[in-house]
Amino acid sequence: MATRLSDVAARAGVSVKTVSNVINDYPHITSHTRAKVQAAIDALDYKPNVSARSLRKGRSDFIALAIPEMASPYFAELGAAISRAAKKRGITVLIDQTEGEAAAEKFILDGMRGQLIDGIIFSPITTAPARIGAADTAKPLLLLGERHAGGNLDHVAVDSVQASFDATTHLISLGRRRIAAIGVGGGAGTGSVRRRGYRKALKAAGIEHDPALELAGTGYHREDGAASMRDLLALPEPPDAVFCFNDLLALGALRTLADAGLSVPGDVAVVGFDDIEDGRFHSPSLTTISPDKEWLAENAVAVLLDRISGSGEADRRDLIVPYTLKIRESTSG
Amino acid sequence: MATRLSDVAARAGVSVKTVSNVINDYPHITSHTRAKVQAAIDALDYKPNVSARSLRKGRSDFIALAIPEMASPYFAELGAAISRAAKKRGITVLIDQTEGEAAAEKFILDGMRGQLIDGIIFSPITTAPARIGAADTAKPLLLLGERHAGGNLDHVAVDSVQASFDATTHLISLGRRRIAAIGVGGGAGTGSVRRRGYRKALKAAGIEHDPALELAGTGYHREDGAASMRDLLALPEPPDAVFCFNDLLALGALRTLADAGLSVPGDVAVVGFDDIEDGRFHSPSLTTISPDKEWLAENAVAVLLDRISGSGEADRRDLIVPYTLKIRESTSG
DNA sequence: CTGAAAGCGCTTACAG
DNA sequence: CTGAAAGCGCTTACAG
Repeated sequence: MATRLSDVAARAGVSVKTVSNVINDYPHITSHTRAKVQAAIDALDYKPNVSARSLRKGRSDFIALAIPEMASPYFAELGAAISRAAKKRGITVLIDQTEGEAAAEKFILDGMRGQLIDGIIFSPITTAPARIGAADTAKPLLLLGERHAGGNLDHVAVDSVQASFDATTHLISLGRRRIAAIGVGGGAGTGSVRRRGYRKALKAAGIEHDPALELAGTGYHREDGAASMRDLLALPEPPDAVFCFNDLLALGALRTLADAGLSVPGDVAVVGFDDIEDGRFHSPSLTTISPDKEWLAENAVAVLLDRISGSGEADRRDLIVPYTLKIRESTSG
Repeated sequence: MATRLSDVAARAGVSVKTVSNVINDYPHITSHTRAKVQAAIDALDYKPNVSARSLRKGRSDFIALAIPEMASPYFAELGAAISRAAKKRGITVLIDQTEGEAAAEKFILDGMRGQLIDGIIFSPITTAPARIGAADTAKPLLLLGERHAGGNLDHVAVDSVQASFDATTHLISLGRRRIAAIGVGGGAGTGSVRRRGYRKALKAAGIEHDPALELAGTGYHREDGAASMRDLLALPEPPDAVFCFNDLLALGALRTLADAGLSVPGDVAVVGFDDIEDGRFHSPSLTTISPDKEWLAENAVAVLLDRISGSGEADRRDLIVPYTLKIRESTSG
């Protein structure tokens, strides 16, 4: 039998209300009483029952982070940052892997596990934007990733169009003209939004975009990047630069280029997106769009908690994550 | 106001007990009753209150996974596997990052967050083995990583001595004689246990171990491996092979070797430990000890759940994770 | 097979 | 500043 609040009260010789007050740091308690209660808590090694508290208060101080896969470095790094940001505020993060499955994402959108969690930070990949916008969860839901169509949900994301424009423009500034894009088929709008920035940059430079240089691939992993790069090299006129829509794709592309005996950036310059640690240590190190993940984490958590406590603004928040283009060896070897 | 069990009962025209029976799949319910109740659940979009259930049953179907850092690829991959294994059994995993902080690890050992979680899978790194063995948590605790001294806790780990012996022996079989080790100062016994296997292999081959070739470093990340490799190359007589105690160290070492213009494995052969995806795509791809992470995850979850339900054996379980040595380009280019 | 009632351990009006 | 009591939403003996 675990120690209960009433045991502590009995031992300290006060009412349960007083013990509860001490635990929850309510004011107007004499330091003498506080010390007495604290001594009883220590002596009995009392730990509050979270379920009971949560049942009574209707708040658990748990939030969920729903991401496609935690083994993907970008999401792992993001999860670590969000978990840290939440912990600072006394909140525990529960990580849910959707694995991009529609059913798992629907589960999130349906409000997840009943009353246990206070809110959700959700990075969708499969569900159509329209359906996300229509989600009517009992608990606050904050969206990560490309901007969704309509809906009234809080949202935190990089300006992907602008970032992709910058990445492509960097390649153009290097004198490259046959610039490929890998990942145009990416989920949750990522592929199409980043392609928009890519095409915009080409157009601004007076380069016509060549559909043969836009590869969709089947996913956003290293193997997809490697395969797409192989396709590109098989072209009658291969590219002299590649903008990969995430770092994993870029790392896979680099592997294919190494296998083919091509030099980077000499023969082909490569840019990624995400700035995962892997790319910083790779040789050649990877030029990439680096979103400020700490900023993202801090703000996503803050906005969600505002919403949970009801102290947030009534209208939906739309936060743009700052980013920088990190120029490394893969474009300036 | 959320829908309650009693609302469903009222609508279905049955008692709450019956609804509860349906939800919990108890037998002896006519299919007619079941259908009626299910219709009411659907109509009201009822979701059980997890806190209330957990308070009453003393079980939450939540377990915690406490790891040093989720952004580290090995732990990210492990976390993904454990999360999947638990989900199959209807259990949700809550990930806790200790960041190797003693206070955070103490929090785990003290039983964590009261009654909310049913058990803990813990990968310690800072806390001394003796103190871990002495842990007396209210909830079942299963240990990951090097075997701890004494104690009565369930434990799942690779036989690191044997695996390190194999890795080193592989290097010797390649004709290498000046074989360095990076990571001998690793936490939670990892460094010393793997060094034991490394030295054993040298000895078995009649090679005297050279303390100058055993590097401690300050951590197990890429930058530590890169720094250690620089130290090694500065030696009057640099090594012709390196066994790194994890893949991140090896990836860092490869970066330093590339910078130095040395060929791998021509000049220096490199072996890692963990088999993270990064190493498989790196060029050269990384030879490494590959623990079966799926096996580890399945068994860790199964043993912990046995312990939670009390159906496990009384005495402590000590499971050895199968592994293979994956020979890749960094030793056979 | 089903119903009425107690109780899991908290927090919070309501009194004093 | 503190006490006695109700109630959060479930599950589970206990009866029938």
